[in-house]
Amino acid sequence: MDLYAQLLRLGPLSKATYGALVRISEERVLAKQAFWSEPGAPVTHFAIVLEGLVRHFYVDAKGRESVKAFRARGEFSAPYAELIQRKPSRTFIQALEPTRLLTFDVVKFEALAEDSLELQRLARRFVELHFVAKEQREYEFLQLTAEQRYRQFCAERPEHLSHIPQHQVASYIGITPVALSRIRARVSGRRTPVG
Amino acid sequence: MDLYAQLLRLGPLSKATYGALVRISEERVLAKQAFWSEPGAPVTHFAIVLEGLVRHFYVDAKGRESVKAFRARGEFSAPYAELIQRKPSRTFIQALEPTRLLTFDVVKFEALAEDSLELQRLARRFVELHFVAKEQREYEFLQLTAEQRYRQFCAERPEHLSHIPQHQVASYIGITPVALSRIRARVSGRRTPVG
DNA sequence: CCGCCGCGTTATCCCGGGTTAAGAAACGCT
DNA sequence: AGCGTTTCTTAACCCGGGATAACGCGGCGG
Repeated sequence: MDLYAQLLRLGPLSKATYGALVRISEERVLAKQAFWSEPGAPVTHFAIVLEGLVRHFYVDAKGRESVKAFRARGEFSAPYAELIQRKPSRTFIQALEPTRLLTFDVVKFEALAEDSLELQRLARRFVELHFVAKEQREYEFLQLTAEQRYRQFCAERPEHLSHIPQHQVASYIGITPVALSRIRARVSGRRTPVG
Repeated sequence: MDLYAQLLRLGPLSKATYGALVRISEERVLAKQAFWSEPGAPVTHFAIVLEGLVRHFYVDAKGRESVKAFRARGEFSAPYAELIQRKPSRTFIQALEPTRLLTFDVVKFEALAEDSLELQRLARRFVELHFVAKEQREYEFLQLTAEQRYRQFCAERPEHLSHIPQHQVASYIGITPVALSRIRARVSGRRTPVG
């Protein structure tokens, strides 16, 4: 996982600034099932997944989970909306596999970025892409059926299908495990359907 | 509508830079029902609503509309995701009332912002808040019923209720006009319910 | 003044998905 | 290996909301 190359795709970044970033980073290891964010906790760090897989989810008053995202190697992991709002976390982040994170202290990062044109540009580009992803998700909820959302998920993240329990996939696409099971039965029953 | 004060809420902004922004802006008037973005068109401008009301929506292959947002005085209006991706618009933006926009040429804005720390910071903060709003919407689709989403809409944007045709509200919360009508009948039938 | 059209409501019918429950298969732990 | 737990499936039942259609109302243009 070449972090430098990855950041460069967002915009120009000098080796010096990159070095400063690396210096404020810390590796953190999560056992399978371990949490690194829980509701109520202040958001002090964000992270890049170096290895493994995490899920981001809410739990409502009645104890129902809603999975917001799965994040694997090279992807961003944090209670991002809360970080932006400087509010305590409202989301759980849990490792689905043994995971290594590269974490960054938010305060240190902002101190670095404060007067850095290239880091502000990078950070801006970074949120922009996350905004686009959220809008894509809005689109899927507005215009696709549960079955279409499932097929989309399978198409886009095939590598996850084998690592994520099905009820969590169901939660991600906004239905119950039972409903997903029915959809799967339906889909596999149809031999090479039109879609 | 004090644009300067509004921008200041996002972060520091010198009068000089603000002046430069104003110089690249252009007012644009939309008649009721007029469009200022349509699918296929390149995204050359973004805008702030000075007066009036617009709606942002997609239309799918079968001609079904999905309303993404309503934007009134002081709010941002543009096919933002497409602008970020530098792709042609996929969304319609239509005036629901006679509307005045303050438009900004994207290329001119980026030229101004390119080397401006304060504009990069502002732009970053700006997307961040839009990201938070999208995540809120994701939350509503994941965890609220249609009725709860309707009540939420009523609570948050009461001023819009009288100006927006009901079928567009229905589309915004992700249901059909008929379903919204039923929900309204249900809701008004219950005298001061639990809440 | 009349006819049209867009909008909201209501009714009917149907389907997708929620809920609950029970059973089967896979996994982990001791 | 034995046991419990988690995961997935299937079935029965219910309900919210989609599709369609009929009706009423209000606005608007002729």
